[in-house]
Amino acid sequence: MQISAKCLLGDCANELKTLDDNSVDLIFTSPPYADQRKKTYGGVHADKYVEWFLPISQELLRVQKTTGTFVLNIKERVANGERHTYVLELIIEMRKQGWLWTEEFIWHKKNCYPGKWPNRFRDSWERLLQFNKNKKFNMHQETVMVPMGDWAKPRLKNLSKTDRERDESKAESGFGKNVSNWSGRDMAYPTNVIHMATECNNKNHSAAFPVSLPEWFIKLFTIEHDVVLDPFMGSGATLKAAQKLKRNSIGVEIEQKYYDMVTSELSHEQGYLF
Amino acid sequence: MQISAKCLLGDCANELKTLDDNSVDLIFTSPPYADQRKKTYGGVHADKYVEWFLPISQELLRVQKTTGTFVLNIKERVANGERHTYVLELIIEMRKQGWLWTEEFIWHKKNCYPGKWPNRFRDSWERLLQFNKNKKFNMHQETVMVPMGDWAKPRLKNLSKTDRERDESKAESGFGKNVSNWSGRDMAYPTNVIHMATECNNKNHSAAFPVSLPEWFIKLFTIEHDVVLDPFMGSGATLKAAQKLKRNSIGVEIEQKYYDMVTSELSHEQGYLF
DNA sequence: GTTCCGCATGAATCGATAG
DNA sequence: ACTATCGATTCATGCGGAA
Repeated sequence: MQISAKCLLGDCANELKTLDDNSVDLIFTSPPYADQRKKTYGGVHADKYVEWFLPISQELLRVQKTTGTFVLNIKERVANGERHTYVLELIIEMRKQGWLWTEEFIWHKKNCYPGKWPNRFRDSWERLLQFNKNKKFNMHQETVMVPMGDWAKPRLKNLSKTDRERDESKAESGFGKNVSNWSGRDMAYPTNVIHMATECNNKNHSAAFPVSLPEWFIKLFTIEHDVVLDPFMGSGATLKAAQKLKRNSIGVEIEQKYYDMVTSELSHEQGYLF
Repeated sequence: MQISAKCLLGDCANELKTLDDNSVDLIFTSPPYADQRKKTYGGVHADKYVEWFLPISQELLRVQKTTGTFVLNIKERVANGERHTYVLELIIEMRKQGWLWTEEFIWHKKNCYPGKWPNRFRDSWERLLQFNKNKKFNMHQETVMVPMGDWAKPRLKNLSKTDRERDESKAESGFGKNVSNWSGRDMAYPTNVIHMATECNNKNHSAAFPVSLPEWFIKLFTIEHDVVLDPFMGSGATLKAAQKLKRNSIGVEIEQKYYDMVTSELSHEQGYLF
């Protein structure tokens, strides 16, 4: 069966309305952070952030299946020497919409932004908020198991590319072939802290997060041919991960530049573009 | 000069009233977790947690110096399949009291509790919420510096000419670098993610956190002879860390058992007990 | 091929200065 | 007084070219 990757150009507050009720298995997105990225996106003021996001999360609630999951990558900025509270308020307001706040994962960024300030250290983590519509949802924990030694190692070094490939093949072979050989000794379930470096080397298209981040959640919360949605597509990391893992995907992007870039990149791949 | 360690037996909501205004440099504590079940040890119902804590944080605001810091170690429980929102609400309410929410550190517990659930992974992190009374507060960043990563050695061995002068970033991030500033340096400032294992060598008592955790914050936010307060003393990790680092300390504990244990342990040390 | 090494880059934040 | 702009600060990564 063919896998499709559909890109929509426009404001997701409008574009999401064209999607059917209960049609999406996983929403993975990283909305523009308040007042950050002003040059690329509109830049939403921190004090207006919740107000701006709630109509969007309302639509997301509608399009997501009851067995589905919504993973929101977000981090509050500092304003007047304090962490702003809009993310906390957003969680509270989304629960009033009907979302269940199932879990908060931590993305630990080992290569975080440098800098020195008199009153704080560098910020090396972001929130990955997991929301669901129902206490029962699809979760495939075996797909993201990690080699035992990996998390047991005292040194939490990010794996190089070759290391990562080795680990992935190890994991895949473990479940493709003879599960009894592994018997839970060499592999362990991960925790809710995810260690990943940001990819900051790409000149044309710098993504907010590495492809391996959506990949992890797509493996965890969907199976092949499921539908993955990213309402703030950006450079398309979520769609690329979905396509690689044979999931159907939908992305919404407001900037023509990013839309063109992602559609041309994906068209070189196997998928259909609409 | 002698260092004192003072223990108070009783409910901190009352005992804190005996302390002077603006007398404490650092408050480090881990209050009892909320519990769904009634009448277990110190159990406070999750839905009543904020209401229960606010009078205490009000007193803490009074006793803390304006240059001081309050570090609150806390993590919300899971209730009905969801993360409860009392910690989020607590932050919002404490700001209304006058606290500034300066930062949220993550304590990554490397050897977290084992276990497996159908809908979530092991919880391996806790919040360390930093509150202040003022935008200006004491912070001694040099005391907690960490070794630079392995990348530094090859990287800084020979510097190119762009390394020797300020090199403006192209991406309009406003970030320029002068790599030569780093040469001859083997220590870097840490981030806001703290990796520490929990102590599992509990003899009589299981501590909520390892001694090295308060130690880190005591070094960071106080100097010798400053005053450290833990209103939920428990097994006394904060006081032990303070004494080791030659800070005066005050602990409040409601349970006779813990009070006796800590006072007898500390009496073997250098400090005076009142 | 393999290892080594140079180098651009990134959801940042503060204090001072200017409008 | 309040907001906008600007300069200063400083890690870790993966790519690509060199050894």
